[in-house]
Amino acid sequence: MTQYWLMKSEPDCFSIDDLQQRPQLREAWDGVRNYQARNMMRDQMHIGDGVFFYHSNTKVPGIAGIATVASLAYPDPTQFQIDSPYFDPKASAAKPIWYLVDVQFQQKFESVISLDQLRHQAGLEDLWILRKGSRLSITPISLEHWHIILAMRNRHA
DNA sequence: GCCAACGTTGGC
DNA sequence: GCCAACGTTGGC
Repeated sequence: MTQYWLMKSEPDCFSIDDLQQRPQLREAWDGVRNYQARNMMRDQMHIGDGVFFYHSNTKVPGIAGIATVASLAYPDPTQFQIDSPYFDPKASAAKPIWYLVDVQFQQKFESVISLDQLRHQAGLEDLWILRKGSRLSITPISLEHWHIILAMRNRHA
C-alpha cells in the first residue's frame, strides 16, 4: 500500500536541486534526530511511497517538488562518524539509534507551493504542518491531501 | 535576529 | 516520574 509523506529540509543544507544533481537522482535522508520522525521512516515507510519535498527555514517556505522513498530504513551512517554534526556517542554499530531511508527525485515544481498558499487552500485545514507549533520534520500526508496539493501544482504551473 | 513552541536532559 | 532548564526548529 502506497503511503504519502512530507519531508522537510533546509535548502541551504540540502535542496530539491541538490537531490536532482545527485548520482541516480538519489540520496540518503540523513541527520534526522527526532524519535517520531525516525519511527516513521523505520516502521512505516515502503519503497515507492510518495514524498513532498519541503523547503523550510528559507525565504519562501513550501513544497518544492516530489520524490519517492527508494529504500527501506537502515542505520544512518552519520551517527557513527565522529566528525559529523550528526554524530551520536550513544550509538554503536551493534545498537544503532538513528535510521534513514533513501529518497529518489521525481520532479521539481515550476514554482514552490508556498506555506501561505497551503494555508489558504480549502481542504487542507488539518494538514499537519499547518498546525501551530508543528516542527516535526517528517509527517504523513493523506491521499486526499496529496491529491489536493497535486492539483495546486497544476494550477500554478 | 527574534521568539514561541516543542523535545530532551538530568537532578531530585 | 516530575518538571525546570536548556537546546532546537522554523516562521516571521
